[in-house]
Amino acid sequence: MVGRKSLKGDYCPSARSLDVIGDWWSLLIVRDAFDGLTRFSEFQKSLGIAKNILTDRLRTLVSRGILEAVPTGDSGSRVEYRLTAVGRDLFPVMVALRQFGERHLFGPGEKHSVLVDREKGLPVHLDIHTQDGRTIGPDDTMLLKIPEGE
Amino acid sequence: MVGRKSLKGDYCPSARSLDVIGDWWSLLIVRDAFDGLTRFSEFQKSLGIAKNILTDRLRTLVSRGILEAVPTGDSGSRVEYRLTAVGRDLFPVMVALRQFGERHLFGPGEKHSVLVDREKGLPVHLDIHTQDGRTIGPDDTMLLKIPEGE
DNA sequence: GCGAATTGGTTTCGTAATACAACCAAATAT
DNA sequence: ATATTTGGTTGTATTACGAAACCAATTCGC
Repeated sequence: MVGRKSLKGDYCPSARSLDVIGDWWSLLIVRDAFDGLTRFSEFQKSLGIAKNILTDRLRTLVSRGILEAVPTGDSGSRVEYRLTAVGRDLFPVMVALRQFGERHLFGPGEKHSVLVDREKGLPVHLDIHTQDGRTIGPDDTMLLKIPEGE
Repeated sequence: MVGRKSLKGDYCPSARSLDVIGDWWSLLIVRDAFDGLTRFSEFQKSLGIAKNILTDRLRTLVSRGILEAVPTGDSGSRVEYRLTAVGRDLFPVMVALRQFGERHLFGPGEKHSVLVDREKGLPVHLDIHTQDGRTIGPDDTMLLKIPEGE
């Protein structure tokens, strides 16, 4: 292996995103971060991830600007891992994954957690629409590629 | 290694989704499928993926119900890989990834492809909102967990 | 203040996942 | 009929990952 292929130079924004958060653990860590976890041990306990791998992923996510390592108050030597503004912009990705899972990956009677509006307690919705408000699906869209020679 | 951890039993829908499409190549294949690619060689050329890995991923995606292998007309022995209805439900995930990439992973002057409304040619939007139409962000939501003992 | 436990890792080692290249049979093109 | 493309399979090498042991610094219990 010459190393996992990098998509940094791809013209497709989805590909670049996958380059940043497309590995097995990163998005799960981000999910837990959205869920309020901040400490090394919390992530480790929640995910059951090997500690060396967690160390690596946290560092990578920090270096990519998704998380930041904030020195924690008591003595300053321990850190809390918090989502940056950039990291919080992954929210739609998390919601989209959740929505897909809810629809297709649970049995009829099977329970799952639900993301709700904090104010009213009602489930949150996601949709894709045009600028004039029409909700659209994959068949209603097309990809405008960047001309090759540029 | 005892094998990569499975999230099938996780109560969190996002985790289950990652279990299905969370590996390095699967979502890229799905992206290409949304982009209209159907043949083994097309995926292979587009992604630069090793052929044995592609074989494995296509099979897995078919077994998971994301793609279907449709015998192609000419002789029936070759197949085309097409998104199923379930696979097409990954559209919001792709759009969310795209949106994140566009915002954070491109330099100021750097060009990227754009997903547009086929009818009007205008960029599509994604947002997350409550049932009564208010657009909300991560801080406005909470996770309703399933009670442990059930 | 002292010992014990917790936190946040690092190191070592074995295994699984992945890449790369060579090969191949069937289908298709010329 | 021959050449090329398609859609793989089968090695082999390398890398990523998981498990467990270990460790220094902090925090907790008393």
